[in-house]
Amino acid sequence: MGRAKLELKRIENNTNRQITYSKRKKGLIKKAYELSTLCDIDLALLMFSPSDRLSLFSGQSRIEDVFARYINLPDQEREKYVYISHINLFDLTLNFYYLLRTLEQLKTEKHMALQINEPRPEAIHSDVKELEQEVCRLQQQLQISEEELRKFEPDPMKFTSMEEIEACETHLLHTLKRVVQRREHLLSKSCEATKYRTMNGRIILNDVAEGWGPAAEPKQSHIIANAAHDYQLRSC
Amino acid sequence: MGRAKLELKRIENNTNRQITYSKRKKGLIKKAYELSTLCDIDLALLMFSPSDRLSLFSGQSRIEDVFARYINLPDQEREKYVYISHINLFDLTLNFYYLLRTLEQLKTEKHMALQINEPRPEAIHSDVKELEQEVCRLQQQLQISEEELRKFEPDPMKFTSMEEIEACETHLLHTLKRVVQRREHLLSKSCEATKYRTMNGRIILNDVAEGWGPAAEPKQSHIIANAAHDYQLRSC
DNA sequence: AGCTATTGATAAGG
DNA sequence: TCCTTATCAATAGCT
Repeated sequence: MGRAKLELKRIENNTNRQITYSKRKKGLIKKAYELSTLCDIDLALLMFSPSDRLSLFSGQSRIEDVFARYINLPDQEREKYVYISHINLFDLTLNFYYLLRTLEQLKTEKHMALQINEPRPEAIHSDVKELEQEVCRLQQQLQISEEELRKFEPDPMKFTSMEEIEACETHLLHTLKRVVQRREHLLSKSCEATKYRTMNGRIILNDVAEGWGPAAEPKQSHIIANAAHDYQLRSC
Repeated sequence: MGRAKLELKRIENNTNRQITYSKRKKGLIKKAYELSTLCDIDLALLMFSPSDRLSLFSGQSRIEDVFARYINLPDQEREKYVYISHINLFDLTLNFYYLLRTLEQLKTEKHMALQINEPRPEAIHSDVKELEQEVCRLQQQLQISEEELRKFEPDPMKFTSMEEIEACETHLLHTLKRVVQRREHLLSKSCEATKYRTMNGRIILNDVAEGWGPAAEPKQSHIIANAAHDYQLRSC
């Protein structure tokens, strides 16, 4: 939306990123509010701005309750639905090791193949060529991959559908179960922090955002979002 | 949006509510993903469907913590790491899986070649032909899978000599090792960063509890990480 | 699940 | 920051 299509990557210009954040944060909160209202669901949304300020929205239930609900899910249930973004440090590290081992192995095999070929130069000449071809191809593939890895293409998210990405995510998730444990550990910590705050009896409310949405809702909608102001004025 | 304006209240019809939930949930997750990616922010989104199923999205995560630690570094240094830590986790992961598959396949080819070569030197000639055919076939398969997996990638490089290939292999290994080290570095930093944030978070939360209004928003250092990966989302 | 008519969101520019 | 507007995106109602 907008005058021009925006590339799906980090906006490098600080000002533009901040502006986009403000706008989209407002839009996202609005959408979240609408979804929670229309469909009568528990919803929690947390955002940390580029300048490290927190914005959060929760519909129907308080955000603490949504978290609690999440935390109280059986572990298996949670694992089933939760996809986390930070799994990939582990993921990538493990895979890099795997890749390195594989490469070393192939190197060894290549040398073995060449040694075998030496004693019988003529008969195996074509075979050598064959093996060399293989090696060439292998190296070519590796080179290509290296290019990809080094390149850090400005347009890495060329995927056109969420489904594609989700499928890959699923694949990743199945591969690394350790990470899930780590994640849960971190999440439980997060929950503790939330509880702590709640116990202080102070819900953090932005005076502007407080009036966001139906103020008379039996269940509360808490928003901390500076940008919600103008939207509210225009739409309500 | 849509044929008609929808009233902002709970949709009473169960079917419509479920449909709307599915559609809007997808849209909301997409928006959340875009926001976290474009603005390089940490973001979490939790939803419980009308049928109590959980959907969760989190963009940028632990990696943000890592990034936060680099905020104190000189800008140039920081940019370097930032660039590495976001955007491309997904890209890297995808490529790794592809690469792994390719490697396994080539490894198998090589073993086949060796087994064929060792037993009967005299029969090698015909075997080699078979092998070459097999290799061609596999190569085609590789290219096909490559196309499927990496539609977004540039054309492969071509080699003309073994020396080039050897150099590339060395280079590749070097690069990979370097990346692994980087990953590990980030990983360890991430752990530290998590601890750091936990402490910092408590202090900040206290401050918030004491205060009121926008100025009391928790100030945390979160930045992003990759989208790709992080573009984690889960739909039920 | 698809398909449009509509409304909504928003990137640029002031 | 706030407003306007040209454009692109999301989606409500149907099939």
